[in-house]
Amino acid sequence: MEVETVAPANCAGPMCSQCGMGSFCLAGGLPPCDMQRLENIVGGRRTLMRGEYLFRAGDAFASLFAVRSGYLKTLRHAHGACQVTGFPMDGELLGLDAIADGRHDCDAVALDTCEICEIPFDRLHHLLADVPSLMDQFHRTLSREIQRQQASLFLLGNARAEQRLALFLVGLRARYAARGKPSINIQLRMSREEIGAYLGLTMECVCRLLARFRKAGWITLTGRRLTFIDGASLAAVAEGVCYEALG
Amino acid sequence: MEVETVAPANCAGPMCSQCGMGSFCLAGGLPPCDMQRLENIVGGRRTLMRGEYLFRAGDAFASLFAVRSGYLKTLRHAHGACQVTGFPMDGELLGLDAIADGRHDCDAVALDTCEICEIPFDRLHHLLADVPSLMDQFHRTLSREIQRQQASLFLLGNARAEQRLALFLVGLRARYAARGKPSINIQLRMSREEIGAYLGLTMECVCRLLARFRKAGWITLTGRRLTFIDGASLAAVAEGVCYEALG
DNA sequence: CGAATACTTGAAGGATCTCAAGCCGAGTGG
DNA sequence: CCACTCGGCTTGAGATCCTTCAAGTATTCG
Repeated sequence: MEVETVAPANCAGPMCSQCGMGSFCLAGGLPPCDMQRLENIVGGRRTLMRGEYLFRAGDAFASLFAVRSGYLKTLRHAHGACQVTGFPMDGELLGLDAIADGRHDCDAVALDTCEICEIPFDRLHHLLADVPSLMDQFHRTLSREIQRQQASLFLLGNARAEQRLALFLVGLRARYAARGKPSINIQLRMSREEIGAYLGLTMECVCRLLARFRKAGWITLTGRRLTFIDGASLAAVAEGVCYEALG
Repeated sequence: MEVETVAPANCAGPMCSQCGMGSFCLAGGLPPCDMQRLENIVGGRRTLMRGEYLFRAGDAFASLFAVRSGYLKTLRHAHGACQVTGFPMDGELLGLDAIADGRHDCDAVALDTCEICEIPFDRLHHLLADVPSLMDQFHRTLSREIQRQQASLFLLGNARAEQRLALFLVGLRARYAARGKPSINIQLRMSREEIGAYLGLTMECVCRLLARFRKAGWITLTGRRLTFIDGASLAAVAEGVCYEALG
């Protein structure tokens, strides 16, 4: 296990500039000249197979990781339980929580085959002082991560189970759409149990609610193949309108 | 309302260097020369009275704010509900979530008289590129904020009510202790309702649990005067040991 | 002192969890 | 090709935790 395949090589030229992740990743909004400088420091590309760890809580922190393709989950363990903190996908940056004290404090696991760009933090760090546009983008990324987690806090603190699940589905769809992927029909990469661990619910509860959404005719779901039928009703539940109110 | 008292003036000399918040605030770990440069850009000091807003969700973002003294709460509204996301105190930085899109997305309200240092972000931003030690500290601060919220995510997603409250109390005590304040005996600044809104519980539930902790002889609490008697038992519950197991 | 607000406690109900059993689909070996 | 197995998924029934609603007490503030 823990195979570490470095991609065809660090073929400096066609990387960030051709990645297409632009607006999501660190490269977002950079003028070409700055983009070039970022490309120069990006380390090897790594391929992870389903189930492999990108890093584990406690590992020394040396690099940030950008997801180029594929799907992962991040987990936090404590007191015998485990909280899924996110399902990173294309263009998202992992490891931001490790900057503070030089150790990762969550696990990152591939849910599927992933291509990951490694960004050595010491190099990035030097570059930030030189490239204002990159520093801006880096700060926006950190700030956005804080926002994202505040939204999750709200979800776990205030929403009932059906609202949590609706928010999850609506959010997932939005993330696919924002990347220009087909978003009506989605292949879920995570198990019901992982969804539950993300939403603070049991697997059984997730199942029952999915069944409910299915019976209401809002989605179809066979195995992990999800199709959105009535996005409006789902969005209404996500906004807090009670299920019964929609018939 | 919204009185904005600028302190005696921006008496450049004795600010960050004499603040005592050093290790918590942005000034933490800076060599004296860099500290001086930070001091130069820190804007006025502002005094907030209990109930006043430092900023509200939707306000344009121009400055970060450092708490010099006093206690606040930060709130996030959505879908008719409200989630307390934190209770900032001395040395903590507010507004980090607003960097991404130039607007605050939570409210910050004083729970008590507060002294706040305003740090204009554009100035800070320029300084970061010049002062590596400051940039480091800034990134650590952002990263730590992410960590803090991940801990809250865990709490809301996995802990039972009694564990949540125990974690809250233990954490509060630790924050006082870390600042060298007396931590056995604490004057709470927040209502039971606010504690509930932070922990994802109702006020009634918080009351009942506090009564339980009191009856178990772990704390005393009259009004908002809290005293820790048996920190070990409380810590055990915070770690997930069930209440009954402790007698 | 009176009013308003914060807090406390009880009882009943509901949402979610736990435990348990059965189902389905994918992969395997005969 | 079929039977088998295994993990993931589904559904049911009962228990539990927490909420809701309600009443009452303490505290603060004018």
